[in-house]
Amino acid sequence: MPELPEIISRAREINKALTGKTISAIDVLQPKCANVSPKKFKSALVGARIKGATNRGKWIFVETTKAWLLFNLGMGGELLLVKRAPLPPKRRFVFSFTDGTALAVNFWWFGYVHCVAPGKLYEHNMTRVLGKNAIDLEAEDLWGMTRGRRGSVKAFLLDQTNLAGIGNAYIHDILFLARLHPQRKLDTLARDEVIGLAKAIQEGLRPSIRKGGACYELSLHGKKGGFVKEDIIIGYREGEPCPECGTAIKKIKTGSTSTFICPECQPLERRKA
DNA sequence: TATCTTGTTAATCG
DNA sequence: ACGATTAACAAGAT
Repeated sequence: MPELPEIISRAREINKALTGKTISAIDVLQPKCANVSPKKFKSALVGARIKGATNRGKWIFVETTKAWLLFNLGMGGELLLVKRAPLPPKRRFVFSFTDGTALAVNFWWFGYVHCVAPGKLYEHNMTRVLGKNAIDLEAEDLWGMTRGRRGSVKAFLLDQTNLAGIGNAYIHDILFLARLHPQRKLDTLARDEVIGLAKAIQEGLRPSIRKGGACYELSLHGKKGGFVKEDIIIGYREGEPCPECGTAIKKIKTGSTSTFICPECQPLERRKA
C-alpha cells in the first residue's frame, strides 16, 4: 500500500541510485498501464539519461534528458534495481540501462507507468490536479481549505486534489491522533481541531518516512521498510485496547472502505469541554 | 469459491 | 458545482 511515506522513500532511492544511468531498452509487458503505445513509449525514453527523481502525492516523477517518466504503484508493487539477468518473475515494465542493470517494475493492481514530454507536465491530467504534498501542508492552509466544505473529514483527506499522499492505511492513525471521527463533517470542525489535524498528519506520516516506509513494501534494493505493525497506533488493531483509554478499537464502514477508530476518543459529536 | 484489500476514474443521483 | 455512492479495472491472499 504505497502512500506518501513509501513513495517519498522510493523517489529518494531512485534519485540516489539511478541518476546518471542511461536507458538502453524498455520492455512494455503491460501496455494497458501506459498512456501511449509501447512504440511511442520506447521512442520517448530509450537513450535518455536519468537526471533525478521527486514525488508528488503517490506519484513518482523521474526526470530524464528526453522526457518525464511517471510511476503510480496503485495498491502496491515494487520498483527493483536488479542485474539484467535474472529478472524478478513478476514484472510489467523493465527499463534496462547501459551499465547492465535494470529497473523492474511490478504492481499487483492498478498501477500506471506514463511518459510525458518535457515541459508538458501541465497536460498530464492525472497529476496536474494533485494538491500539495500532505507533508508540506501548513495548518493555515488546511484551515482555509476546510472552510465552506460540507463533506466528511475522511473523504476530504483521501481526496488527492486537496492534499496529496494520504491513503486508507495511514488515515486510521492520523484521525486517531487528531481525535476526530472519520465521519465528522468539515463544517463542524473548530479551528483548534483543524490545527490539531494538521499536526496529526505530520505525526502520522513522519515516523514512517524516517524509517523508509512500511514493512510490506520493498525498497529499490529489495529491502523491507522499517515501519512495522508495532509502529501503527490503532490501524488494523480491531478489538485491541486503545492506548489512550483502553476502549476496544472498532472497525467501522465508511463508504466503501473501513476505518479503525477508538469509539471513545473519536466521538462523532464533539464533547463539551 | 467468495470475499477482502492499500488507488483512481467515470458515471450516476440528489 | 459539490458530495455521496457505486462499479470497473491491470491481483493476490485467505
